[in-house]
Amino acid sequence: MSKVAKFDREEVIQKATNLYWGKGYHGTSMRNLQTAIDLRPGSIYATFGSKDNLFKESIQYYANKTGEVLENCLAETSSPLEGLKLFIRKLVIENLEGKPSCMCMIVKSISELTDADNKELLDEAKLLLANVENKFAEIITEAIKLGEIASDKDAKELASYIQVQIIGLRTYARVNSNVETINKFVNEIFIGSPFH
Amino acid sequence: MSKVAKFDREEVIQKATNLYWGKGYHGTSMRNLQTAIDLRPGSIYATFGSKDNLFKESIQYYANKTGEVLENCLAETSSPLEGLKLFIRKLVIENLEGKPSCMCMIVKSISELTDADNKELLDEAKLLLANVENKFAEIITEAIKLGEIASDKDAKELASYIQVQIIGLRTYARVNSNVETINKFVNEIFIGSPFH
DNA sequence: TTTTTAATGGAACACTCGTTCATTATACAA
DNA sequence: TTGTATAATGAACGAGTGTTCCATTAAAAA
Repeated sequence: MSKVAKFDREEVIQKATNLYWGKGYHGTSMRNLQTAIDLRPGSIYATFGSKDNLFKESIQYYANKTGEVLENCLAETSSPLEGLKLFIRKLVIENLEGKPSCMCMIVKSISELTDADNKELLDEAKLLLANVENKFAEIITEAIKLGEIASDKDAKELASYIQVQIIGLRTYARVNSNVETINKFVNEIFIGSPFH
Repeated sequence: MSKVAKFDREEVIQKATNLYWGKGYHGTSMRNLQTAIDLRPGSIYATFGSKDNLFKESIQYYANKTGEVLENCLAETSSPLEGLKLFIRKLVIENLEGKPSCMCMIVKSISELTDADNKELLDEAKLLLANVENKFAEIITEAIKLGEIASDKDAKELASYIQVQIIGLRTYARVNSNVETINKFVNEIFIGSPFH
């Protein structure tokens, strides 16, 4: 038999994800990636096929990792609502610094990509964001069952409301990353508007 | 004397703005622009200097036009609050289709550009967004004076809250452009959360 | 130890990028 | 009508793009 790849596939995807997340799809060149992940074109193309496919795997990796964070938050408390609140706090506050961007990579991609030029990648990003929203809806449905949220509320509507708030806050954080302001808005998500 | 420029400068900037707005800074090439505005490189560079400067003039043009829309909304009613509501409805609902993007060009730019690669353009975009927020704060201050909003509210905080909502909604609209959903969220901006 | 097979390195490709510049066209002043 | 100043043209430049190719390398199987 033959030689086996000496690099760690996940580690490579992780580094690619960090680059794409920070610089965007168009802002990241294959040479940027080659340097960041320390692989020559031959290896990258043998493993991932194309810039587009590497981006696709990266954004999927990002979505998986974010999903894991959400699962961990839910596991930390027995309350779905508290788990969800914890998740939002983690996303919005803890991502303010240190990460490639305080914005969500999926949202950045949906903002940057177009149907005309990158339909497949855009559709993938939209799908991943819809998955998150569905997960939110499940959690909220559970919270309604447990009486944590009034039973006349619509889980799907609240889920999309949460999405709007997270998207808005994480994007706004790029301009004003004042922790007190952001924290205040996070707290108000659940005590304001459609929840009461 | 000499030959005089035969193209309309504003018309050219308008076309450039539409292209940049839709495809983003990195997604728009000078060749794209040359075709869209029907000018050869020589003329473009003689008039605007560089891709970066044309982008800068474009985003400023976009901000000016948006400012005019806001002024018109305020002029339509004697109530600052109603004027502001009208503006948000216009931005979020009427931009759902037909425009280069349902998203705000300034927000798209802040999302796409980085300090490392395009600091000057990013700073310009941040400044323009801050200007909008200041204008919101002025309007809300006026609304408080007129008793349209409770006098214990902080105008600056409400202004940034409005920003978060508009950013969130216009971005979310790229994934779910259902008019009823969006419209519901727009209405809830003022009846929910920090306003009550 | 030899054979086999795939991973690796990195030069090179065709193309596109932002930009420049010598040339040509045009409108006005003299 | 001619001279002059400036706008418009478009070929061309060097650098950078995503990608291909293949000789070389290395490790597992025979």
